[in-house]
Amino acid sequence: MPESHPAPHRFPVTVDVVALTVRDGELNVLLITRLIEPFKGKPALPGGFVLAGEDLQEAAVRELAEETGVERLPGYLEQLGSYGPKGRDPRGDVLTVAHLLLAPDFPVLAAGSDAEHAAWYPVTEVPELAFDHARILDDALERAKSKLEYSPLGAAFCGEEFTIAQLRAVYEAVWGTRLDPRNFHRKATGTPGFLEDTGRMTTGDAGRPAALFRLAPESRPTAGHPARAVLNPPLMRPRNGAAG
Amino acid sequence: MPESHPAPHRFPVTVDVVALTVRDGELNVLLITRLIEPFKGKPALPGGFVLAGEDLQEAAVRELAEETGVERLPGYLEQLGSYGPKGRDPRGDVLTVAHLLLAPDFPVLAAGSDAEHAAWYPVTEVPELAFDHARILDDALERAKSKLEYSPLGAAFCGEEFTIAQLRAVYEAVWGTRLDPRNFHRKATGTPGFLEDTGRMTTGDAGRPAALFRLAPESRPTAGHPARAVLNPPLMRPRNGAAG
DNA sequence: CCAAAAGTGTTTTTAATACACCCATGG
DNA sequence: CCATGGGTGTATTAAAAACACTTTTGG
Repeated sequence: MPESHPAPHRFPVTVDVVALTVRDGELNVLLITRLIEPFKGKPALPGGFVLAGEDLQEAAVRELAEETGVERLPGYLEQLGSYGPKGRDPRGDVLTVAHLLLAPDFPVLAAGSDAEHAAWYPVTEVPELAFDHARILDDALERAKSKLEYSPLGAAFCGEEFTIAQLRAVYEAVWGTRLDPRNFHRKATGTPGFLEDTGRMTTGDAGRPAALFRLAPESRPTAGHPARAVLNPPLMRPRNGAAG
Repeated sequence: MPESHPAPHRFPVTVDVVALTVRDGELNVLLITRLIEPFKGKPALPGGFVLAGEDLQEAAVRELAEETGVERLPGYLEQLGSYGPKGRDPRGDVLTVAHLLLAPDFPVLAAGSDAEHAAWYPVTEVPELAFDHARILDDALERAKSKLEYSPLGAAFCGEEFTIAQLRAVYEAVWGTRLDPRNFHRKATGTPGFLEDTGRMTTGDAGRPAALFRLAPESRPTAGHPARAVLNPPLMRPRNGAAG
């Protein structure tokens, strides 16, 4: 930190959120349609300016709540990285701090209230985005993929309680691969500190009922400690080619 | 990004750099001593305000150059994360974007020019730091450790050419463990896309001369693509306890 | 009774670890 | 010729991948 005797330059700062969920076996991202210039009418990541006195994460939660109509945000939120400030907003230099939300499928306000209209898009069918949001989304997807390997955060896509098959569907959707149900079952239930059996079972579905699990206490992210437990050995994602 | 009709609040933004190197088998961090308030006389991470028209990485490189007297920065620089803006600077809300530099041991300007006095400190002997820099340093160390597992960036601590033993010393210093020289040698040389034999050998040291390697082209970080290649399978760091 | 999905056991293959041993130099 | 570190080969152990099979529900 500096001595710079002249007053330092001050930047407008925004937060943007890449909210991901799994619906129908596909990874989806939450996008809004911009109601004003610049990029009016274009889809973009939800977000907005950080207010005086606000912290970054606070601002991210507030903006997401405003733009989806959801007050109590589900899932797991972490910082992704900062972009700019140079040349990413036609209005001038704006620094943005991107965030990543991994959440169970939650309903967004169908028609826009005062805010912009938000909706889920499969990540394979994302239209052209405003600002540098395409790049931010790319970075977020890569981050999400590696998060699943080394942390218990795959469960952030599920509700409180879930079956191993539901959890596996998350991994398959995020990684875009198929996983052997039997090996995945063993790996997930056999990793110490990952899952906890609720004792309860599903009912009503086709086939044999499945046991319901929840995240083990030591794997639940708590305020201050983003994602505490580490999956070791990792739940390896199948790699296609060689390194490089 | 927002519609907010009132003008958005503007924040001073700083960059801070956690510059790490390995000297005498120990991981070291570069610290400056503050010449002005706040925290005058206290050690801190090098950094300073982002100027109008500057990008984050540009600002980080400039500040580091100013405070160390080194114009052409060696090593690998990446963004670590953003902190604040609330309550981390007594002068008011300042957002800081922390960066991580992994570099070969380079000499810093001994006595302060106009700038603050910079010096290397073993990470095991870091004094109390200004601002929230202790937390930033902790995050940087954790990031550096995991970087070494999954990316070829261990070599960023070495010069252009290095021996396997030098590379191993880096891993041992960063991870704080001992590694079997023979298994490490096989793993490092056997990982496709990691190292490239220069054909040249060391000479003058005790013992048998060692082959000199450099990073393979596909593993060298390029502008825009921070760290391209992935080490797969990873160069595993020995874990002590179980997960959790 | 059949289909569908859950869950367990077993074999095969691969990679990590441990460690014996030889190689090439400086003193 | 011996100490020092570089480099290779090999046995042992652990884990990942592949897949046969049993269990428990709904129709």
